[in-house]
Amino acid sequence: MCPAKISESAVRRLSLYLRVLDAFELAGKTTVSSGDLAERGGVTPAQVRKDLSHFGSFGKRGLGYPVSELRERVTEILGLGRRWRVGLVGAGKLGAALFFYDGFRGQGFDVAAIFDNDPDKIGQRWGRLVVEDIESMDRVMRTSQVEMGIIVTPAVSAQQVADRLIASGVEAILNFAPTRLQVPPGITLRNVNLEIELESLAFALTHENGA
Amino acid sequence: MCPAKISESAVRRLSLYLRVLDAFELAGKTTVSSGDLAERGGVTPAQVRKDLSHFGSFGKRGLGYPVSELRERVTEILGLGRRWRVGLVGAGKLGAALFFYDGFRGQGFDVAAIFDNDPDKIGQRWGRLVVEDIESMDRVMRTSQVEMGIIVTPAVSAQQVADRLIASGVEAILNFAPTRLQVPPGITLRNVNLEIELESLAFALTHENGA
DNA sequence: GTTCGTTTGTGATTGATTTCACAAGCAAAG
DNA sequence: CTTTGCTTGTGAAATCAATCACAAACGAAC
Ligand SMILES: NC(=O)c1ccc[n+]([C@@H]2O[C@H](COP(=O)([O-])OP(=O)(O)OC[C@H]3O[C@@H](n4cnc5c(N)ncnc54)[C@H](O)[C@@H]3O)[C@@H](O)[C@H]2O)c1
Ligand SMILES: NC(=O)c1ccc[n+]([C@@H]2O[C@H](COP(=O)([O-])OP(=O)(O)OC[C@H]3O[C@@H](n4cnc5c(N)ncnc54)[C@H](O)[C@@H]3O)[C@@H](O)[C@H]2O)c1
Repeated sequence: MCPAKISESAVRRLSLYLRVLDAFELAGKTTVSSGDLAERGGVTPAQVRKDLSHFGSFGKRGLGYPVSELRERVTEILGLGRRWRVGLVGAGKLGAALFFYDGFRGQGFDVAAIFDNDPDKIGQRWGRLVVEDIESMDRVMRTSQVEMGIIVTPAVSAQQVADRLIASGVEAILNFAPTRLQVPPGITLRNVNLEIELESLAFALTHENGA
Repeated sequence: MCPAKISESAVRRLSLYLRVLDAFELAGKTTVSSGDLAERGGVTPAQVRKDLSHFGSFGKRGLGYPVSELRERVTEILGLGRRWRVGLVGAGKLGAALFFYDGFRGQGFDVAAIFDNDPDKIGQRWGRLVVEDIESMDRVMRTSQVEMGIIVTPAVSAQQVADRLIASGVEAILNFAPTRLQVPPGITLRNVNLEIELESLAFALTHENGA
């Protein structure tokens, strides 16, 4: 009923369902079937039902799921019933794009601190924040109660940045540097590697048989 | 021996091995074992051998794989033995970060055109390129022979941008907009959804039992 | 040339995830 | 109150991916 062992891909699908539910709620629908969710989410109805059933029985047979209530439940399941404080390390091009992106705030994620090690960057005012010296991370992290870290430094610095984040109490890291980070057990790490995405497209184009 | 059906995750691991091979070659090693590759890639030796065996026998028993030759072979397999021309749609914050990032060029990907629909953006000079009107995509795409598209427009425009890209002959799309795109069979689509990444971190932090 | 230590390549096995298929449940209509 | 038409929730089955385990192959040593 509750959480035994949920696969990473099942969690990602929940995020997807949440977005579809938002759209349905906005459109004024009060109930959705697993078929509706599946169609808009690009999965099968059975998959939707199985994913949701891991966390409880939210639907009514013959009717479907109540949109508003299911949205609340999935929000809760994903841990989005609160706001999360994020620390951004690397005040470069990608760091700026992420910081000035509004979408995250809407989902409950607030960038609460920015760090860099370049004297030219340190002290710059970014919106309501000031770029901090990475040397003062420990102090800043504790006062701003940051819980997640995003790494957007060059690959060579990424491991030491990760170590610092962990030392400052961060337990979840999103890494954009194209390098494999080593983290102790208990720390959650996700990598976004755009080079791998492009290479996977190159592979697909190279090996397409039909089409 | 050659390609039957390679799983998406196996392809992504090949990209990983390639990076590890680069490092080994730089370090002057001439041969590597599956164990070496596995350690540096964060997978098991058996996985490495299985992944590679889908495409042929590149190693010598008792010895390992010749670094330089394996690197060439994997490069070839991934379709990276040539350069790829990429079209970027959306000259915004993320588009700029991607365009001015050097890493892609090093892997064989060249941004050959940038498009936007904002009159203020159209005509801007970005490096050696000029931001083009999306209305002239068809013409520009053909003259610059673009093969892949990257979508970094707001979500509401993403589907129509995808349709245009496909109409212009693009068969592979990397989409950063947080929306599920519909593409016909034969078109390869990869999504990068940073909100899902953050939400998956939130889920992990919320449901961590031990630690 | 035989032995020895090592490492590949791969069929068999285990494990995880997805799909199937259907009983159980609900609302609405008669 | 019973029938009808849908849709859920979920074990069982099927599919897909990862791991194991070992024979075959190779170089080096002697
Ligand atoms: N820009 C992109 O589109 C893009 C695409 C794919 C991957 N990436 C990866 O994302 C990362 C950042 O890319 P970018 O384009 O923003 O680079 P960038 O050079 O613009 O920014 C990097 C920033 O990190 C800072 N930095 C360096 N070492 C540091 C340290 N030890 N501690 C704190 N800050 C440090 C630098 O001062 C700089 O401000 C890189 O690893 C890159 O490979 C970027
Ligand atoms: N910036 C980020 O860090 C970030 C993070 C996650 C996701 N995203 C997603 O990436 C996309 C781009 O984000 P951004 O921050 O660069 O936004 P942005 O507003 O800075 O840039 C979007 C650009 O797209 C252009 N555009 C709009 N409609 C268009 C159309 N029909 N054809 C061509 N161009 C069009 C706009 O003129 C603008 O220049 C969005 O979908 C966003 O949700 C961005």
